[in-house]
Amino acid sequence: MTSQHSSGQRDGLPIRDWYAAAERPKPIRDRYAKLEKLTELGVPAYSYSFDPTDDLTSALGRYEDDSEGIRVRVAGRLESLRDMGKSAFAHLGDRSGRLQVYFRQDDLSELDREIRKLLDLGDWIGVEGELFRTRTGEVTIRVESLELLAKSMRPLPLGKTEVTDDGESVVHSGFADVESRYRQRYADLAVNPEVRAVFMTRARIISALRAKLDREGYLEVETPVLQPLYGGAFARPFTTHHNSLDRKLFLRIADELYLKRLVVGQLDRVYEIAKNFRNEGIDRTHNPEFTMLELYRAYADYRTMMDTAEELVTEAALAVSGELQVSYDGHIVDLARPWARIPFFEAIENFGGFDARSADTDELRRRVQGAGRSDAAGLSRTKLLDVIFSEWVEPELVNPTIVFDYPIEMSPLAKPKRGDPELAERFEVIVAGTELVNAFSELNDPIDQWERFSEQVAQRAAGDEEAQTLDEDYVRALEYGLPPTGGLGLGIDRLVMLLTDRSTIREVILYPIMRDDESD
RNA sequence: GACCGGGUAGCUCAGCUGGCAGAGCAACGGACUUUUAAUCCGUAGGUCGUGGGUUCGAAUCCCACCCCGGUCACCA
Repeated sequence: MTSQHSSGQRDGLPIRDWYAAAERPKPIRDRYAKLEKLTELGVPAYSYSFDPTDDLTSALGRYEDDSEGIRVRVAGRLESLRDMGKSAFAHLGDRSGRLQVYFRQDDLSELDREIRKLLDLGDWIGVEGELFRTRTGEVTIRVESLELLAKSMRPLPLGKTEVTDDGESVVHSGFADVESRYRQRYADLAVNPEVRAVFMTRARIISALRAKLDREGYLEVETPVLQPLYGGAFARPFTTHHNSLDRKLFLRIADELYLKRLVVGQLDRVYEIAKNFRNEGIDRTHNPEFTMLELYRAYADYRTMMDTAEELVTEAALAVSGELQVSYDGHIVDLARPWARIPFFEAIENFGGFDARSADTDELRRRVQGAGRSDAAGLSRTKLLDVIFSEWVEPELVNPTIVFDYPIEMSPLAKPKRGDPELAERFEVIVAGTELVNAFSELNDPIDQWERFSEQVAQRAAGDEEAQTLDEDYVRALEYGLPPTGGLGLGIDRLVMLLTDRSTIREVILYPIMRDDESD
């Protein structure tokens, strides 16, 4: 949408004429006419402040039966209006909920009557009056004074809310178009209370995790988003450029390497809740920018991290609903501890029915090809195992399952397993078919780390764009000495999806990425 | 990236065997001082995603493109 807006103009018109122009939808022209009328009356359409005594839900809660005369002063957005001439009922809405207000002509000043007639759905108003219960039983404010806080110049796509006999709210002809909802999230939030609820839950989850980690003595830190080298995960990065340094920079794909440097520096328990950026495809479980919790704890290994993972997720679930049984995508997921724990190769044996560890690469390839993957010929043993795991095992795991002891080639930042150096002390938590947590005993041997980085560099040279780069400064940090450390990454967006029963990541990200809107 | 579905009034949608572009809600005018999907009477509202083509005539058929969703592929 490109508009001409030089020197106070909009589409070549003085801005006031723009609102009144015939091309505007009628509701916008009407609202502008009301705005002018308000101005004539000397009523400011955009006020500066208001002091409510309560939010709408707590105002409602102050009413007790037979308790007439409770006076409240509240503010909110006009969500419905039933005008009966000399009186009118309306609902105000805010973050907490909605509350009915009753305008009675005889209760209002002459000016307030005029203002009331000029109200539109979507306007922000403040009212003051006493609570009472209507004939039909709804607690309502009898408005005695009215203040316009902000005029709405554009009709919100408000539906009509029907409250059925069993107390359910049904919205008729609401705002459902997915594309418009994401592009105009403000309208989505304004009109769909269940969308607001998702993001309030998201905030509760994050603060529960933060509170838990703070209690456990973890220090919250911030590490760079702009990095000269990227690392800590397998992914392609976004690149950018710093002008005055004249230097290429990457947006982080993970904060892992920076956090572990802090443990070297004796900040022995650290965490960060951070946006990561990965230059990859977009689908139901992937947004190019997403939020991840990473934490590192000195003297711990992956066994401790398994407990930590269980604690964090159950803590978050309890903060949301007080329950550990959550319904997700049509089935019940039981988050109660302890979670099932199963070694990686045993999981493949259980669900795939063969011993992948002793199978040679050709056999793995045959099996992957047999499952209809045409690209199997070009895949390395590591990638084949990855495919086998995600095709045969992940979809089967509904309740949280700790899958541990991954092949070491898949885990260049994890310590070799004690007594079995072909495996790494690494685990993932799979819930409802998707990966939620990734954790390991952190590799702290600088010599081993250098060799693992070197292998990654070789793979990169062989064409693997997602292989990691050799971060010499990180190895130097390890040379100073990283204590034995357990680390864990938890995908916040996916956790929110799980706990709010949303099947796409876009429903839990306020502003998911969209293509340019060139459809008009 | 491939295939499928979708884009029509401010919102939710119908119209798609080519023949004057429709409904409900919202809006506007009127009636109604305890309504609640308020009700009743009346009015107005559209580059049918964009561009091209076929046709006497295209929302409808054909081609290209844009955007959204789904499935698959890619990707932790």
